Amino acid sequence: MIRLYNSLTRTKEEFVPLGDEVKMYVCGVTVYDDSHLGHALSSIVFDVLSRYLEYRGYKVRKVQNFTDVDDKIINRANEDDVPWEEITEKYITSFFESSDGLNVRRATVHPKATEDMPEIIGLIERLIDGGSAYSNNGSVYFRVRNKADYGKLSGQDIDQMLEATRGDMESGKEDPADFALWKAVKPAEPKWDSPWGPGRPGWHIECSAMAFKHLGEQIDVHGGGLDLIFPHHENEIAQSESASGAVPFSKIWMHNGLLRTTGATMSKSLGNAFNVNSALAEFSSDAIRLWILQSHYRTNPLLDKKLIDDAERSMRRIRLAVEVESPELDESLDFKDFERRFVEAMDDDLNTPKALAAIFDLCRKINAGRDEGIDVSGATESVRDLTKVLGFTLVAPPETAEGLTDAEIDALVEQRKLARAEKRWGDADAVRDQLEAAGILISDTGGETSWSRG
RNA sequence: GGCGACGUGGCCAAGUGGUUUAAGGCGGAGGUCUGCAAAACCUCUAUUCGGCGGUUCGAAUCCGCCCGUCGCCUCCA
Repeated sequence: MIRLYNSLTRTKEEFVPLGDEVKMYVCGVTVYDDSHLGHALSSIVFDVLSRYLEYRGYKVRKVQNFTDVDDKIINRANEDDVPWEEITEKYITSFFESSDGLNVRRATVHPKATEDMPEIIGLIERLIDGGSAYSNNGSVYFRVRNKADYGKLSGQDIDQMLEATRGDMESGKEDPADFALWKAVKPAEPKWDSPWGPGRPGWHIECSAMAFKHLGEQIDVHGGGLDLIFPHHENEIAQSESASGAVPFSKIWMHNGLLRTTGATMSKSLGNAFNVNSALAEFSSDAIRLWILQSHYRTNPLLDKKLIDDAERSMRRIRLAVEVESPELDESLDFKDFERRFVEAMDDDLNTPKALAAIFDLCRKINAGRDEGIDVSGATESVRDLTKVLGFTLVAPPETAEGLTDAEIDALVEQRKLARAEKRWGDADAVRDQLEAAGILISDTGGETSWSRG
């Protein structure tokens, strides 16, 4: 039985999908810049969720949107002095590059707000017809006070929130708490025709419209970062439930924690590694995923290069254990217990740190089993299966070339071999030092000498 | 002011009433291997869970107070 923490009820609940296919919506990114590791965290968490659900036999239909019309995009386009479509196209490409690099599987559908404009407008019309929204001067607003349980996700009270509200109240609203569904066009901004005149959708409505279109009016899981709870998800709930009458809009609301840094010094030293593509140039996707999955998804993982480095070393343990070869014998390593532990941990609100502990323990058993000469092939296969659920590739990170060609290295290794054979240790060590200086590691195992870059 | 999260070994991080005198990873120490190393593997590495009280036969786990860190309150994964 899979149990997941529902932000809406603030408890772990048994996961029971509405239909044969799990309907999952994950808030994607606003495409005005490269993805950073915070986006990676969210992508990875929900990638693991979908992988695990499939591992447990569910069919999953996952939708992750692109917000491709938004103030930040318009600002960016103005700054760079290019059409806004160029910005969104560029960063959608960048997003997929990052996701692919992190071994995050593509969602079933990646809709864009601009491509679902008829659905967005249709949904707004429904809300107006139902009395939940009103138009004024070419804009449309959602009537928050019309929804009795508004604030149920964030636990906020409208009036208390308004007290703390900063900034000016947009003119045209009946109530300061109301939010825009449709924004009347302003000069030099993208616009679409609508029954209320040219304009563009507000931020929240697109997700409701796209979820309705691509999944249906009631879904199983809605995910995103903790920072989206208010106002974004609160408003999505208000719109969706007011329009469809289907309550709750999503059975389970899942929110991943946000990255934490150790302070100003830290983020400075991180430099551009905060950007996913830069991080991928420095670390393997496996290391980045392990660094993230070693914390529970609802906590706030510490962003620290050292920790990703540690994860890189940890991954090696798994990678090497999986490569252990063994004879096929009657006596084989029993790995079922470890798989059971893995499943138990994952069933409990995706407890990946605990699931990983089972995998690491199994790896140790594999190594010990190899030394004892028992058959570990089933166990290594099991590690492959389980790590796949977590999205690990188990591919060694690309080794950095350091100027020397393979032939040159081979020649030096040969020199050293000769020196060693003649017990000229000083000469042999000198060659080894030379190679190490060039980033080549030498290893004498079982009478054989091998080398590797990095 | 409101809503909420968190404080576990040198670092990261599970565990939320007894099977835990606290998983797992990194680091460290010892060992195997080696000419010596490196790498790899094996073993060990918190009688203790921010502080002080309380509830209980029993608490890291529940309650109260205190100290500290952090997120959100209409830009945000």
